[in-house]
Amino acid sequence: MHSSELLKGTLQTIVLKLLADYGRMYGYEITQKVKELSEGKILLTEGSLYPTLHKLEAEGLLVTEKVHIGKRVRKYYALTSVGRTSVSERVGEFTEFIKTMGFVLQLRLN
Amino acid sequence: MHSSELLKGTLQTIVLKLLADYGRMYGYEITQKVKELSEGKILLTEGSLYPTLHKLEAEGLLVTEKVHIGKRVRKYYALTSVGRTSVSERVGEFTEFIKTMGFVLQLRLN
DNA sequence: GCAATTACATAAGATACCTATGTATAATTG
DNA sequence: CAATTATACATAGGTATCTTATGTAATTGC
Repeated sequence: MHSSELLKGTLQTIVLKLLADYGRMYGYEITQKVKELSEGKILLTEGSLYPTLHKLEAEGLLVTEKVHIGKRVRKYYALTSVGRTSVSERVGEFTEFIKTMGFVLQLRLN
Repeated sequence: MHSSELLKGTLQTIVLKLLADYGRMYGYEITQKVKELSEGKILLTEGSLYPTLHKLEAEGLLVTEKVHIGKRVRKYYALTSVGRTSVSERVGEFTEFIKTMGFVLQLRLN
């Protein structure tokens, strides 16, 4: 399990990139996909994920679609065109950041 | 200039690693070294650096030594043995984190 | 039928930054 | 030589983002 402090500022990027890679997803599905891809090292909590989804939607990066599964309502999220544009920005920003950190910490990244 | 949000959780690691690599340093010197190594992309603010140094000292990872330069007092920080141990832990943790993020974001890190 | 899982949501608290402010000496430049 | 910039420390207050805790409810597996 990673120190959650490091995760700060990366959650939005993770969500946006997953939606770019896998198309529309719902909240719980995102937590499971992140857990799978990170081999259990990143466990998103509902208390951080749902507010983040709501925020990205309010900012116009995501749109929702409610789907009825039996008696339950599932909320799917998908990228808007604005959202699609910002994915590469965010991912690029993060890539630059770890490159810079590589210099500062003198890491051999391979 | 990097989004400061990404920096969160890395400041202690940066400070500890610099002290491991360059021996004793004082606060202002650390800001300049980080600026240099990051090619101006990471600019530490005093409001974050000094409290961080004080905290690491309080936790026993750093020790201080006051040096008089003319009429000014310069405060040098150096790693304790506990501090030295935690450097590799922190750096290892960060390295693991970016590896994991590489999987999640499907980055080609090279 | 009971527990675990799926699935959403939000309020309250912790943490780690940044901005702003304050003090003061030293160096540079016009 | 006066004014600006750089050096050098420090802290209070504000903000953002996360975690923990709590709540509700349907579905699945044993």
